[in-house]
Amino acid sequence: MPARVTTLKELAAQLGLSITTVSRALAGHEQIALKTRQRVTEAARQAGYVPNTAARTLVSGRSGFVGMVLPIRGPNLVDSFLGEFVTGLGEGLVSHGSDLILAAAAQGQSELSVLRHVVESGRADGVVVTRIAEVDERLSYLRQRNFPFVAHGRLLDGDFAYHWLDTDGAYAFGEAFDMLYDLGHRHFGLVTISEPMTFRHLRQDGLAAAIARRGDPSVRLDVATAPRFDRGARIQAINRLLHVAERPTAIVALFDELALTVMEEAARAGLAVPRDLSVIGFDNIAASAYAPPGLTTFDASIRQCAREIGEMLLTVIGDRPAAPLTRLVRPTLVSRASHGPAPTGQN
Amino acid sequence: MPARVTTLKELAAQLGLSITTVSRALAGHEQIALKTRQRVTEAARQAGYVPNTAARTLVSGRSGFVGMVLPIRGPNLVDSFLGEFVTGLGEGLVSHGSDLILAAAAQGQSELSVLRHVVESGRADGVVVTRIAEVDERLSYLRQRNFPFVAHGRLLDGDFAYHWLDTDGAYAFGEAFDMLYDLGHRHFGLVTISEPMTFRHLRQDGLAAAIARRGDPSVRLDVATAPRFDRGARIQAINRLLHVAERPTAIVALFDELALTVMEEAARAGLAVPRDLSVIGFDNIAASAYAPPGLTTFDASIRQCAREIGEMLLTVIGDRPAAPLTRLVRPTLVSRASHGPAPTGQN
DNA sequence: GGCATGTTTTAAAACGTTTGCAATTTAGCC
DNA sequence: GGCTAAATTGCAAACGTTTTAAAACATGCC
Repeated sequence: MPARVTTLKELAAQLGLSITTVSRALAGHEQIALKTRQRVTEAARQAGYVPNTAARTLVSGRSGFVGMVLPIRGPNLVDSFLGEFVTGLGEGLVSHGSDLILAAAAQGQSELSVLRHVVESGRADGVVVTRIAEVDERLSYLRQRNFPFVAHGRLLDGDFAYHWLDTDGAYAFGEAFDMLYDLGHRHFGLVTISEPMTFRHLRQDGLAAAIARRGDPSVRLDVATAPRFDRGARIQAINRLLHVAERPTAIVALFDELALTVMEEAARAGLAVPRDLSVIGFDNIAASAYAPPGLTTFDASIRQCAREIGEMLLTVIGDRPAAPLTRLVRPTLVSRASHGPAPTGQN
Repeated sequence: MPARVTTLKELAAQLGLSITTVSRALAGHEQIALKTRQRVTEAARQAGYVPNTAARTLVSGRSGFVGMVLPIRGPNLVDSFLGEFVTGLGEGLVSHGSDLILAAAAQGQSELSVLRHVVESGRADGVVVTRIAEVDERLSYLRQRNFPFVAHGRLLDGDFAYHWLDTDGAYAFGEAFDMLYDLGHRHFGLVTISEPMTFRHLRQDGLAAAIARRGDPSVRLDVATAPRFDRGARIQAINRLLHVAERPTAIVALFDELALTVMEEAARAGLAVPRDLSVIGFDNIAASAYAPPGLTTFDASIRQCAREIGEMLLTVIGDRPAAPLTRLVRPTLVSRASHGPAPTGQN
């Protein structure tokens, strides 16, 4: 069995002091004589004393943990920036000495029930919720419990206030449109998903708004919708966009995975990117840099965002701010080689 | 503040029973009358009772958590399969109701000190250690503490027994050699790293062993070593391999990131892959499928391995097996288009 | 030396759970 | 009905910490 860990009682006995005094001395309370504090601190250092988390949590009601439910998708599919996200979150939490709890859902178990368990077992002082759905029962639950959380993403209707950080997808898609419009494109395609996630609306609305702002009636937008995780259906939807008499000259994809598929299908159809077709994605996943000719996309700096989310959550846990903390982060354009001037002539 | 959570005391009061009885009933002890057990279970369900983790940990000495120190690298660099790894780990743990704790190291804090803290604060019942270094103080520490852990990777010298799971890099690199040899290659390059990680030796030794097995004195191997995270130095090292009078016809890279750089540099040097140069990597990161012409590599099925590591660790925590649990996983070849017959003629 | 005042230390309760042991209730039997 | 044995339930301690309230000690002053 593991070597015994030093406890406050042992330390106190060794020093000939009471547990109370040792506890206070380590906490740096002024009321303990300076000499005693130093003596205790030194002894604790030497004994390698580390306070027991469970005991501390029990009495203080604070665990020092932040929870998150692991997004488990298909058997072979993993959220492409989960690694970046947890890294950033960890970085954001460590400054205040908090750690991250990752809870997975068992087969057939709902993400909500895992969340409930994390919250109600007192494992965490707050949670992070990602990938916000149009109707998101996790948020309703957390609100009803009045439990501290920060969402990565937003609900569409502002029917209740909460703390969130989101990437400004609307802005990015507007930018994409403006850039492509200025390059002469008038016929656009949008590849989106059928899953009820809020970000698809935010991005699509951003695109629509940019089109409206321009006020050019000759602009046309075709939308293809595919289920998110069905590669076959995705390819079909994309080809429905590509193989029509009047094909868009520029396709904006909801995120990079879709954009990469668009480029693959374009290549298969004998279309050269960007000569015949411009493609723009969103997320800047690692593969986008390598997929020829290099996907133009938007970087959402997930790691940095996750770090901020961690810091926000610690503020929420500590201060319980009345007004919602919100933060909209502008993604930055990563201009590679998949976009260019609209083709002229016979198209 | 958060809505109050139901406690055992409340439940007991509500049922007119003692805390002891309620606790036992929920634990399913036979000594409690069946009727009582059912009554208690139903009441608990209705009240949404979830036992407090801290209290349970305190008395039982088991936290139900497994710890891991977040590998934080450069400011922009994240372990490329961290997401897969934690997902797999979560899947492996959830079957026994354990969760994962991810602890980050603060700026300038050593990974070892974070590990110590995780262990000594009683946060976790066991830990996972990844990326084993040639001299790894984390393993020495854990052994000395006799704390349950499973390593992803191996030490080179078997000076002490411990539980590990490793990908059989030696096997993969032997396979790569055999395949390339059979395609006519005789002059090989190996791109490796200068960081003292054990896996570089295991893989390189696997390659050397395969060469020795073949017993062909005409086989030649050039080795280029680069620091892992310095892109400039990496490129230089690779070019030292490419720009010599007698250039290797096949390059094996320690892992995909290096292989992708090799392909980029080859392209820049006007070499066609695989016509002029065959390249083989290891890891099968996402970008490898997209980088033209498609990198031939080995898939280590990280997620599955991590799941097994999670299961192993739970066994270790529960049973404290005397004999070390070890598992060597064969990576599978992912044959894409970056390797081919050795060029003939003027080379 | 006694008293007020300020400084330093400690006893004890509390957090929510599990568990060894004892107490109570019930059932079985003569 | 009383006794024993079995079944069922409860008391109280323990886990390691923080914190309230109070005790002990030192100091300064008359």
